Amino acid sequence: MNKEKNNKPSKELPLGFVDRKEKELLIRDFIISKIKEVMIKYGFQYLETPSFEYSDSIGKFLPDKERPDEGVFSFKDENKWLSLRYDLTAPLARYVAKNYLEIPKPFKRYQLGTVWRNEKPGPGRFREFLQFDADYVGTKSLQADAELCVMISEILEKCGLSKSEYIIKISSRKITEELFKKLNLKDNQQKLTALRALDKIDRLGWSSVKELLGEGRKDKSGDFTKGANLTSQNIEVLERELNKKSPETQDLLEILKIFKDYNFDNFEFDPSVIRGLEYYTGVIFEVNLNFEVKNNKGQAVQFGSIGGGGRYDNLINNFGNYDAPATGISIGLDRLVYALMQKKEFKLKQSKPIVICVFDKKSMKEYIGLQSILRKAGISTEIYPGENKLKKQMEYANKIKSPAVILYGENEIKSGKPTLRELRSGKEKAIEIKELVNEIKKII
RNA sequence: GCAGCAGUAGCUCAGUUGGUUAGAGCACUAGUUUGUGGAACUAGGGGUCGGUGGUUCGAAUCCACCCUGCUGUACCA
Repeated sequence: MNKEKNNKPSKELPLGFVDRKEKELLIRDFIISKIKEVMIKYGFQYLETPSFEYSDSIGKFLPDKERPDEGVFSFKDENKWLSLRYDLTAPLARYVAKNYLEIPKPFKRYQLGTVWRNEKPGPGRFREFLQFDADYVGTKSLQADAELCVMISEILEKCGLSKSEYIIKISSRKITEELFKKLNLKDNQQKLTALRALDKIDRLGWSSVKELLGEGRKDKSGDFTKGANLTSQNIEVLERELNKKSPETQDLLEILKIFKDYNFDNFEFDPSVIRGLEYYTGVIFEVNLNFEVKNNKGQAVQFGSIGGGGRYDNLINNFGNYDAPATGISIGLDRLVYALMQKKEFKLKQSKPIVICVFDKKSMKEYIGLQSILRKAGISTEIYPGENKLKKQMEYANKIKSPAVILYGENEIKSGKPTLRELRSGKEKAIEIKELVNEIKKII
């Protein structure tokens, strides 16, 4: 505010962008370490692609408007549009097409990376976030799809979730595909609207979804959404068919069998799982958390899934004639962290530094001596940055949650025994330098 | 994008039917005789009351438009 008047730069962040603090980052690092561990065990290759791609390489539609399709951040560079990637699947497809002759087939890769979406943010949902993707390219075998599900649940459990706290929901695009054929729906737009409506069963329930399949629906705020305009008979058929409790399509029957061989049972067949993306062609899955997530005001909030994926046998073909059926999964890491932070107490070693107080600049040599002894022992240590009163130095140590300060003033230097003051209890005692490391290890 | 609600210090808010130099708590800074934090006490900094225009002798308070945030909804290739 008043930017022009006082001419100061804004300290506000752009909508949907956030500063991430240490606690969150440590949990994220922990999750990433688990992911890598599991990925190596499952034999996936690690890949990184750039943040920017040519807009036409990562979108199905070429940007022919003033700006490339809404939803991405783009700019024009020497007459070519560049976009920040909005997911990791599109860059993978581009990568496979570009390196088709060299890569092994099938090609298994995993990737961690920031993606950007120019959309409205929500709780735990930002415009810049970290995604984890694992994909199998070049095989139609449903064993690949099954393994992705098994693998993702292993990761979640390694992150501390129990079986009852998450579930993999599974379905297939073939179900709706066959249904639409049966109902003789031809209009692509109508089919798409219907799919999107069906995708909301979880959140809105059947009665609202039926409105969306028909003429439309008015939401709580009074806003009206146009529907797919299906006939009421067709809506009835959809509801009946999609309420079936057991799968009938070939692919699902097969993957269920594979799950059994894996001894994997933390999944649930749910024909209402649709997933918005158009490019899916077969089995689809979604990772859902079974506990309530709250926003920073403590209100429970619609959180949705933390990730999902499925089979996309035609996507890579967009780049040319490649025989590259594929299946993949992606997890929104920041969303997972957001949820996990509420659910779990993480005992993360934050190892805040021991602070060596500065009494007199002239004794800097002694301070540095102590500091290097401690650092050599692997103990996080710092000499108080500055020359303030002791009181200020103590306040500083307290603020950064240092476990202890070392007082090494005139008296201590004379006796050769620094005073170690533990900050939690306030206890302090004089300690021989050679005992210092051991004493400190007791309290951190 | 659409809809509902909201916008007063860094944070959480109070501010009576429009009336003089706009308040509190927390946080922050300095101090309480200077080698000691998390408690207490004292003092202090910080807001043109989201913006612009209007009504009025007078507006944080009323009106219009805009901006921003929250929630829902849509979109999310």
